[in-house]
Amino acid sequence: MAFGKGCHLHLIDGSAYIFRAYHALPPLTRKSDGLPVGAVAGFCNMLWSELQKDHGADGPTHIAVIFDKGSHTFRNDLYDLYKANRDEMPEDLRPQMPLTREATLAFNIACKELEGYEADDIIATLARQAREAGGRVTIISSDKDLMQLVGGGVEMFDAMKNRRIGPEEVEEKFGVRPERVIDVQALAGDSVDNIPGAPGIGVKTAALLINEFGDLDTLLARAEEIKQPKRRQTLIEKADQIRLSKRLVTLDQDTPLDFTLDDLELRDPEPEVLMDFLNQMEFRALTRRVADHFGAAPPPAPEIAPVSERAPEDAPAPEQAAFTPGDYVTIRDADTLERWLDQARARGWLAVDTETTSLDEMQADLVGVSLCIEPGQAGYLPLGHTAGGDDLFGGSAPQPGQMPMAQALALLKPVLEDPAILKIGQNMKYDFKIFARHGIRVAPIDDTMLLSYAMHAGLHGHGMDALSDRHLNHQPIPIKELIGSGKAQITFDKVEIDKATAYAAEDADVTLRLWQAFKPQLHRLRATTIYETEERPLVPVLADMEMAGVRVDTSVLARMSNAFAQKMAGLEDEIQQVAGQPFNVASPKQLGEILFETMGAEGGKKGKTGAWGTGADVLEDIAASENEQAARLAGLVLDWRQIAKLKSTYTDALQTHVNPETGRVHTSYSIAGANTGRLASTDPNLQNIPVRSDEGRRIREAFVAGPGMRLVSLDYSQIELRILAHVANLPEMKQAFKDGIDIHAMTAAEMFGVPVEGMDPAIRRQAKAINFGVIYGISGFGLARNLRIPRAEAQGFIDRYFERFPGIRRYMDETVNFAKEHGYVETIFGRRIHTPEINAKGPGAGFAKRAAINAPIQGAAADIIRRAMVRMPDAIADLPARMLLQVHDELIFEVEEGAEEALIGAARAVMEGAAEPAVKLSLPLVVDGGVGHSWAEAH
DNA sequence: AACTTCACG
DNA sequence: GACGTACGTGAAGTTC
Repeated sequence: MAFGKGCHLHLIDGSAYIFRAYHALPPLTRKSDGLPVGAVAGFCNMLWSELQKDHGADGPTHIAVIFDKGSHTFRNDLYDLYKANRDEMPEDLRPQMPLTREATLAFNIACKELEGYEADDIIATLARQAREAGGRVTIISSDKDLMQLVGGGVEMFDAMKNRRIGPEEVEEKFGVRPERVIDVQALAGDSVDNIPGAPGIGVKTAALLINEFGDLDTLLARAEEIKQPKRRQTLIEKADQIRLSKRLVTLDQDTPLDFTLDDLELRDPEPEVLMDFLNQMEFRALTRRVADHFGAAPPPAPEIAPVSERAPEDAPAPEQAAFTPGDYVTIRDADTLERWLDQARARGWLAVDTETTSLDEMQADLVGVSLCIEPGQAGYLPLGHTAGGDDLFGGSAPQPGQMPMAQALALLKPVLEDPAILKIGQNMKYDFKIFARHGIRVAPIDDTMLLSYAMHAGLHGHGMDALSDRHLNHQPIPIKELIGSGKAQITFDKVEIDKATAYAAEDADVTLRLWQAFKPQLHRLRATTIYETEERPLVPVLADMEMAGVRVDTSVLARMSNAFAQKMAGLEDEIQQVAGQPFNVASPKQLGEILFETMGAEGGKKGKTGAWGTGADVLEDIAASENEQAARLAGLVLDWRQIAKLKSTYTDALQTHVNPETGRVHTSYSIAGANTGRLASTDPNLQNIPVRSDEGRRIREAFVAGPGMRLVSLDYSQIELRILAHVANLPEMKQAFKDGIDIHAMTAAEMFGVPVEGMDPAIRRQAKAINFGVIYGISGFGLARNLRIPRAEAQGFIDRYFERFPGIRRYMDETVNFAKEHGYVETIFGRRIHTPEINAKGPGAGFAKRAAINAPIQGAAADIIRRAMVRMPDAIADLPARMLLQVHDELIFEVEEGAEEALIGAARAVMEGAAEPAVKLSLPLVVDGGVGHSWAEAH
């Protein structure tokens, strides 16, 4: 078919994709000979899913993958420093480049490159030709250098983010229409490609100038009219450099191609050729998928040496059988269930999953259990399915063909508690709690979510759907298909058993397959220790804490809510009066308009959505400003906001979270939520109960001990700074911690040469801000904003700090370099946190850098408290006490009156010694404690 | 569902 | 030498 109107050309930016795949994926080698093939694997997976994608009527009629060729292009002739600061290609990526060409051809897709031109130029030329022929173009890439091509039937698609990039998205990024993108790039330059641009001018300023003057030529011609003297001078003096930059960023739409659009027509792959190539690469899962697709038998796998002769890195990927929902069975009687359980006994493992009526494990009723022992062989045991229609009494009849719950649980119990049978689940804490409420303590367990977290924290989420899609290339039935969503959502017990079987059995099947894929990878990614000491054993510990819950006195909360409501009403009246009009005080949009437009407050800034920012820091500035009316309004709104927050998020909401059966609040901790190893608390979040303000702190008075009990709070003192002193080897700081000296005062003394005794509190406060700033990957800007001092002064503090504590600099540099080289950072306990954005260009790199600096410190603190929590139940087993809550560096216990000191002694010992024996810290960990009837007293 | 704001360590 | 800037979370309310 000749390319013309109605045709749709897909152009894949091959080189860019390979780099991203290389950095995003863990290193993978071919089993038989160790050839690095990770980027090739990512590339093939991408091509295959691209070809499988259902575009409807909008699919490609023509397709090509475009590569860079050689490193010398016409741009180097224009400017010899072009891309001069590019790093060498990584050692293990180099041999993969030719393989990706081979891969493209194996998929029967045109593969094009041209000496002396970049892939971008070829793409530009083809896009122009296609456009002129009346066709449409999708460029599969997220490279901003290609954005100049967007428009007139050409758009881009970011395959990683699954996001289409049209003229609006381009304008969002560059601030100008696609036609003017090159003008902005010419001015802003590009540090990654080493394009000089105009010094001191970034994208924002460039867009401003271009929008004002129309285009670059006009701007340069009329540069004298620019008001800002510095900018004007730059544009006049650097005009040549800017023109050169424009030539460098402008893509060549007339590259001499030795082929035409017609040659790029979409063709089906030749099954044998493709499978042969994939098989040679030893991509077994993908080979199998492709074979399934063509209904062909996969070629025999190449010979692989037996396990004993292989290096541990070369563990084989598990054999991947197709998903066959038809094979799932519904378990309706005791004999069938027994046969499944016998299989589990024979195997020594069993994947389990529970289906219930709610996401809240404390309220959920068990509806069914799914089991899986072999990939593809899964069963569903329905126990609590009811017929759709409710009867007069609100109950409903059970659906037929279900075993009695008690009988089924009696059969399951010995297997679920059998120490010789491993129970495998995804997010097992959930199922553990469901079974625990039926008198079954599931053990031992393995958890695919936690396996993924231990190996791949920072790379992606660890929910089952994401893992299945990533590792099995399989999309499980969405729960919404069964229970709907929104108001019409039904509970799982109302789902028809046949449908429930297809869904639930699949979940167990997916879990088992994930487990088989993950388990052998665990040790080669050096994640076994973390998984075995900090993730797996934490499941029952957290489950018990969550089930214990914490007593909350709702009458205290209700009183506070009432008082807050009155105060808010009064403030609202006053606010409307000052504003001179009624408006919604809770609307930042309306408030911003009144403050900055009606009242003319100064110093307002609009966010990316065009709304005025009205955060607390902005309002505080206005409240202290000369504009009396605005100052008064801002002050009132600050007061109102504080109370509104306390009321809606805490005093109101907490009351609704009290469980009617237990009279207590049961939070849920996510173990794999935070990348650094921290826990997160949800429904409700009990890790952000107010404490910093006096008014807020009173909410903690509502968290109380049961009758005859006390609350005990134990928290690590300055744990992150201690870890920093240890890992960055800061002798002065270590000594101060050993001597028990006030660390912030010591810092101030070191930096400003004043004695610790009689320290000015203001100076100490500044030193404290710097100490915290360091942990966050300090910057002059950030510190200046935090302390509200000029930026130069803040930078001076930082310079002096680095001078006094040279280990800090070293730590920061080494950590960032490590992240760049490996794609992850590590805590002293071996927890790996991936930093996929660390080598990205643009502002993301700054974020990634600071995150990389912070992660080993925050992560090590998280490791330490996890280790303490895992040991705690045994350490306090003989005491009438239990652990209730964790707040990052604090543990809260409930203990019988009289046993407080015994508990504090035992728990403190566990916490202070939690790093050992894995790590011997070069300074002590110190734990402070408190006791009281309420959390307010204990803290 | 995205954005803004604000509570915690 | 310029980018844009403190790290990690979850929840509530408004707006689209």
